[in-house]
Amino acid sequence: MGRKSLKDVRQKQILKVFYNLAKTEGLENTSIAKIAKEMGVNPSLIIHYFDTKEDLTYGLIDYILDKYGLIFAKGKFIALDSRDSLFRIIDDIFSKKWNTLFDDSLFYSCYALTFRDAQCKAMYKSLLDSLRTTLCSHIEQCVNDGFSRVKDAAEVADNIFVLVDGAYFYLSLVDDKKEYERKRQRYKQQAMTMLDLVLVPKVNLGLAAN
Amino acid sequence: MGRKSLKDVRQKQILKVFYNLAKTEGLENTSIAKIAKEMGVNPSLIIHYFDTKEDLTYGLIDYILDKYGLIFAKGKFIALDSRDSLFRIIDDIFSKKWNTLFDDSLFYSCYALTFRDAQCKAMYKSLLDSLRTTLCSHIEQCVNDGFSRVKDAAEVADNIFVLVDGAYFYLSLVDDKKEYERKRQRYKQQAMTMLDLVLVPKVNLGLAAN
Amino acid sequence: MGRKSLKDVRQKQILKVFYNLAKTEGLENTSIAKIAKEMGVNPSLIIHYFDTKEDLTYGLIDYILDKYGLIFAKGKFIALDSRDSLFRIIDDIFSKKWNTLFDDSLFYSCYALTFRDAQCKAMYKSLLDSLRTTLCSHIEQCVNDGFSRVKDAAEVADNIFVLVDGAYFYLSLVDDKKEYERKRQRYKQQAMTMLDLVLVPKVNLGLAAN
Amino acid sequence: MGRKSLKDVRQKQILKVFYNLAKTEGLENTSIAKIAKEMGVNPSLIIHYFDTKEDLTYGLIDYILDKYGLIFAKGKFIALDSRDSLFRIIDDIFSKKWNTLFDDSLFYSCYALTFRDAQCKAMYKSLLDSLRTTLCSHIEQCVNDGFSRVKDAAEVADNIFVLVDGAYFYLSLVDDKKEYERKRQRYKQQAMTMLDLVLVPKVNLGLAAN
DNA sequence: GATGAATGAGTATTCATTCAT
DNA sequence: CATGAATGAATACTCATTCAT
Repeated sequence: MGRKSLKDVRQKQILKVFYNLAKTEGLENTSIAKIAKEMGVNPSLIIHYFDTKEDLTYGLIDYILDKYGLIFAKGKFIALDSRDSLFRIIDDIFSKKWNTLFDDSLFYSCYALTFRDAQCKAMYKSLLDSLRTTLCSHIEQCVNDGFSRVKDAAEVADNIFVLVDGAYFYLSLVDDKKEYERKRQRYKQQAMTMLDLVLVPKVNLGLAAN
Repeated sequence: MGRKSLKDVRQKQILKVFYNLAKTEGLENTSIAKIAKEMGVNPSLIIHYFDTKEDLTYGLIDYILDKYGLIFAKGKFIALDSRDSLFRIIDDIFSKKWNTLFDDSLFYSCYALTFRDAQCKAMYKSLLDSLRTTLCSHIEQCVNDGFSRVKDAAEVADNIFVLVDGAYFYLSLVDDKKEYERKRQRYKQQAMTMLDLVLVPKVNLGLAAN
Repeated sequence: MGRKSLKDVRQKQILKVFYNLAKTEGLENTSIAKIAKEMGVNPSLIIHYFDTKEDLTYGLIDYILDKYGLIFAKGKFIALDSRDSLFRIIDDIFSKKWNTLFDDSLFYSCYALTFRDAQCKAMYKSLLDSLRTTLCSHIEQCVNDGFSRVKDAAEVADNIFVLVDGAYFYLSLVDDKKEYERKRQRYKQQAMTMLDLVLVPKVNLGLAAN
Repeated sequence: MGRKSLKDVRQKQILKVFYNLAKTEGLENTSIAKIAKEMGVNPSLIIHYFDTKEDLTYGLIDYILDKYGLIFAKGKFIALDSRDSLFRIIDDIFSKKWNTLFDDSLFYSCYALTFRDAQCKAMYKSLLDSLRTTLCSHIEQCVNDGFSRVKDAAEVADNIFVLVDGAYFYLSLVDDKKEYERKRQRYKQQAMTMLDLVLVPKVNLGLAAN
């Protein structure tokens, strides 16, 4: 009874536009009116779907963190053994793809919000923790399968993400492409070292090579 | 160099108020009007000293980065040998003091600006590079003095700051005090390990103990 | 005469919620959306039952004036002789009950509308006239029964309501409870005097005593 | 130092426009934007002079109550003896002039606010009390001069204003000019009666005749 | 009978800024 | 040096209302 709800669909549409605008113009410069204009729609419609600007922002954070979490997307590791999965993960994390898939600018803008917004903080913490635990279980699997000699998988996972976060924090400032590339490779190599992998002669997929 | 003009004094006053307001209310919520009100002064006066809001923001970034750079403040290491200086640095970097001295919230808010503002980016890059090179020369001194076996001082300095940045990025989200403390200590320990110090029996000042 | 349609029931529900909201938040601050929210219902539904906001407001005025008119509610005077009826009326008019039964705030808010809305004005005029004529006939009955020596009943009725309206207009502003009570009693006494009652020894119900 | 303040002048200008708009369109329908448009000025300028809409409304109430209080304007009674002054007052109160000088519609609209706004209530109470006490002292003067036999001047003053308020409350609803006029005269006559004046043969100014 | 989509005009208020004094 | 006048565009959000389902 009543009209069919478009809520889910519309909300995603709105968030997508919000995301794209904020990516280019900055989070703070992206107003409800601008989103509406971009959509060719009335501003009140956006309020209709997200009661307040705050809600809209939470929606965006969800949207961003979802993207961020895609490194461990299901189905990615089908048909890969535990070692190749780990290769793949390290590969993805340090690839340019990941860096363009989601937007660093927005990621840090929202991150800055965590200092004043408990809910936002919780969302970020939750994601970062989840990334660590997922990586941890991948490492543990490798240890079980005899591919890695790591003793404290949790600690290594944590260290790797500290490395990743610290690395990108600095890399984002590097304009020189060669310097960027050199550093990226170095950080990636450090991550590999941390995994303390056993060299078993095996045809690998070459994933960790680039 | 003569006495400071009123302009310099006033500008610093304004930046200080700007900084304090932005710290508690957020960078985006801190307007010229609010700063003026807090100072009991007319908004036009602020524009009088900083032609535009943009200039004011650059001023703030300077102000923030200056604070950030205080880890290597001159005079800090007088009467310390190279090893104790290094201890002191690691100590300071991983101390709570540093974390309260300057404000993480603002630091990241401005960092987010770097993605859209080249000048801002350059300022950040310059600071981060300077931190690395300064640490690097401290390490080199230690190597020269036989306190450290580090081979590539520059790389180690870089690694340490990657660790620091990555560590605080995550720690800022940790509310649990014990967890925070445990992690902080671990990251600090890792930094120490990276320095590959030679154990020379010597009365140290206990600085690195806490 | 047959069962009430859902329309009537729904309309009354809506008006009741409207009334209650407007009582606490003010007539101007009470929107269709707020009423709907309070009812847990869709705003369109309210427009479905009252075509426009204007109609809804007329409905509210009806609702309010109905309450106001309850002083002369049928059945109230059953088993009372004409004098006791009059006592009862004066009693009720100057009682706190009446003042809490319906809401002065809303009454005046809507009254203010009368200056720009002819229909609204007509509704108020009609009520106030009806109150006067009803009181008038009660007085006439008293005169006929020898309880009152009033000559021009209509004029006295008018005077009494002028007194009532003027009295409450001022009393509404009085916060001090004692002052309020004292004045209320005095105004009531004046109304009694206006009725020029004949003192016939008779057991009265004490209604006019408080 | 600084620019000459126009605050007082501008505020009055704004209030005048506010008053005139509200008179014709209703208090609730008069927005800051409309006032600004009418003045050919930017809405923010109005906020510049009155920080909030609330302040603006308080300003309006002041403006209205000031007008209302003009019945006892200084200088009005120069060269009049106490009895003629009293005549003059009664005359003015019940004249059409007074009723057109200030606007009943707005007066009641703001009065309705008193129920939800303590400050507004206080302002109204203060005015009404002041009217009563001023009339009271006029009456006392008459008593001292032998023109009136009134015993409790304060009570009479109160009664007269209750009569005035109640009268106009009802008269505002009366469209028929003749009925209006007849009632007005009657109420005025009642007020005169309340003053219990001594008939001293004296050339009066004929003020109380119309 | 009721919901939800959508609109368009409206609200008060804030913003950075310019200019006159 | 500093104030205050004034602007114009922008902000998030609310409003009553229409229409499709």
